[in-house]
Amino acid sequence: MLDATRRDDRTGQRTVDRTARRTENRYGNRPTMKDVAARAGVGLKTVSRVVNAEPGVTEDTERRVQEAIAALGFRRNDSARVLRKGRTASIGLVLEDLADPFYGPLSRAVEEVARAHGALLINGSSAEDPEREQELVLALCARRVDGLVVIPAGVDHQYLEPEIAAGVATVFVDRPAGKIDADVVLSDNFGGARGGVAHLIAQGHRRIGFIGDQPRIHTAVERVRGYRAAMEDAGLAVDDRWVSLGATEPERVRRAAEDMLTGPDPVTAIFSGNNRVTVTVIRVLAERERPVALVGFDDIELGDLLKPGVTVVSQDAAQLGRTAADRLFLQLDGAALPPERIELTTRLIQRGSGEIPPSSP
Amino acid sequence: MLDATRRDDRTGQRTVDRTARRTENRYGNRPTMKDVAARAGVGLKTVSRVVNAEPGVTEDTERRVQEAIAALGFRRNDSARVLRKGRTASIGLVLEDLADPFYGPLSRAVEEVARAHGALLINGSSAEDPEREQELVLALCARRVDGLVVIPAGVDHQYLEPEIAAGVATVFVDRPAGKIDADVVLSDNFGGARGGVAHLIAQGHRRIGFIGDQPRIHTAVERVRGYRAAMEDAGLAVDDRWVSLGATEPERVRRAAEDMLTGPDPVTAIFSGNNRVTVTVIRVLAERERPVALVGFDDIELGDLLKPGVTVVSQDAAQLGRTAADRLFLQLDGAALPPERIELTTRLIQRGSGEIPPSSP
DNA sequence: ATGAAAGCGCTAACAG
DNA sequence: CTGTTAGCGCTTTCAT
Repeated sequence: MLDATRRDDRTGQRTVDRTARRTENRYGNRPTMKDVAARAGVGLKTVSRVVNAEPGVTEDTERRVQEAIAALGFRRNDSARVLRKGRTASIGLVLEDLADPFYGPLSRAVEEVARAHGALLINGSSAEDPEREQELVLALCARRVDGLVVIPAGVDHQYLEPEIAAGVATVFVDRPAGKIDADVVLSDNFGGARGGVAHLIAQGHRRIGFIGDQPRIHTAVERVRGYRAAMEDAGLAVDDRWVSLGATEPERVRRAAEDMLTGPDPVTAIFSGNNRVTVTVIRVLAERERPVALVGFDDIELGDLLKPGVTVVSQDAAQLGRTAADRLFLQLDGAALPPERIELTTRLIQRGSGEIPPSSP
Repeated sequence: MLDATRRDDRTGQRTVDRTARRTENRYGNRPTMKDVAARAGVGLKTVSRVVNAEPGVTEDTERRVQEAIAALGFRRNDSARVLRKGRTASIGLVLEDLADPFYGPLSRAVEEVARAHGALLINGSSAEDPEREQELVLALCARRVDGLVVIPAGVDHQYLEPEIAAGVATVFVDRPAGKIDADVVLSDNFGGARGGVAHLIAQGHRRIGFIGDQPRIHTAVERVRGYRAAMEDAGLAVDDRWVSLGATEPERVRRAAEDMLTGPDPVTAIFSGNNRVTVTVIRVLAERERPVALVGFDDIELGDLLKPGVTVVSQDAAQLGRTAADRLFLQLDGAALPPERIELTTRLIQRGSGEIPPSSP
């Protein structure tokens, strides 16, 4: 790498212009503070003072140093700085998949908080794989991020204990951590689902289906629990064929929906457990003649423009991220807070699909 | 920070259990290779060998070192490693806004390529602010990322010249760089827009509006150019009132759409310049009685389920990211490639809204 | 106001 | 197979 540049340096020995001469080192031949100091005719520490805007440098010296910096194209090496200072001014965010419209806004919100605290955000996708989650988290710890926001894929986070003990601030979001005591910021998944299902019951539905994510995911479990609670509150029995938990792949969701919509005692309404599921269920229902009611967990874009509009239990992804990040920096700012569980409320948004009355089979 | 832990260390002097004793240092008191070496009764370099899975260590020694590592909760400090090795095994991605559904998949695609190369991805949002873009890029350079994928917000990237000369691999995506010669991966914005507008013309439309992003954004300019080319190809004049470039805020887009839909010579079709614009235009059209045709640049989720379905010129965000990242690692793997411009084709997807015939005013 | 020396934790280069 | 030494580029400490 960079051979071309090096060759230039060697051939045209006096090309002090674009590729100013300098000692050979790694990083593709970058000037260091030492180089700047030599060029400006000052001590190393003086350069450091200028670069970090520390006091105690005459205007004249400062100017000479700045000139040398510009001429050489110097840029401070933060790796060295971090090694000395012990703080990286960066935090990590491990989530499931940045391509999911739920996580984009969450990540952006965390980034904004980090930015306000002068920190950079490094985020990684676990792809819902516990091993990959751990791998990512530990890689971030090796880079000595100051703090960590984690949307857990796995259920056991004991591997984080030494890191937390060593001072890595940690907050879990969206799902609680497993086997470890730590801050966690959640939506009220149970209450939200319960309310959504109760809404369907209030419309007169008695046979209601639930299609959700895999049962090893906390939110899926909480939401199905909310569904069962609402049914029980209303004195309604739940047929096993009405409940389906599993991967959110369109094929599986489609099959699950079609199964509960046919045969004896078909459901007249469906509660879908997250945005991915909702999208597929909408497609299935659009193909059918008899109207079926639908309430989905998570809002979806353009949900208001479909016919009928999609009634949803909405959670605020950005607020989730913001709250977690705020909490993280509270920890980083030295507050010795006992681990806390923060729960954000959800909101039922009626748009039509959830207000469809039951139709006789 | 970490006072609690420290106090534990000092009080219970022999708590060799969870918080094993060790020398005081920064990073919230983390053990170093030296500590591990001392505990295992071996030399520092042997620990390094074990940690990096280098050959030349007996099974027995390795076991002892591993035990010490586990007992102390040692984790290699990558800052020090980077300082020594000169490579950070990380790349940076600067984009506009991670919360935009266009950039999520792009970022995820870059991440996957990085991961395949053993690198971590750090991404930052410029919020379409040139200053913030530069700030972010330079922060990433200070952290010595090996490479940079940039979706430019600004139009002048000369500030990157010293960095690139110093060996930071760089690829621009979605928009070309300004005043600097570098790799760039683009969609065929001109051709895509031209094709989309030609499609509307083929349906019989003669008065077609264009609503796009701000004219300082390259893609916006290219797409409006494509629009004008298609109109000219068909020998159609373009009324100034039919073309609107500006912020993608719903309010502005709504006003623009309503303006060109009313008054004398109202448009019978609209070409919307990106996903944000499309969403708002859909809302405006949904409120109107007379059907108006619509083709949008960028695909949008659930666009097929709306009535009518939304006809779009689709570009593949993930493919854009993948191509750019591949190119970046090609550079990093030492290929001395001359800067190239790679253009990806777009695809017209007919779903109904673009096939609406013109209606008489 | 300025600088020299020490050292952060690690790896490269060389001994043994 | 194993250990010792030097030094990556910076900040800290302490002289001057």
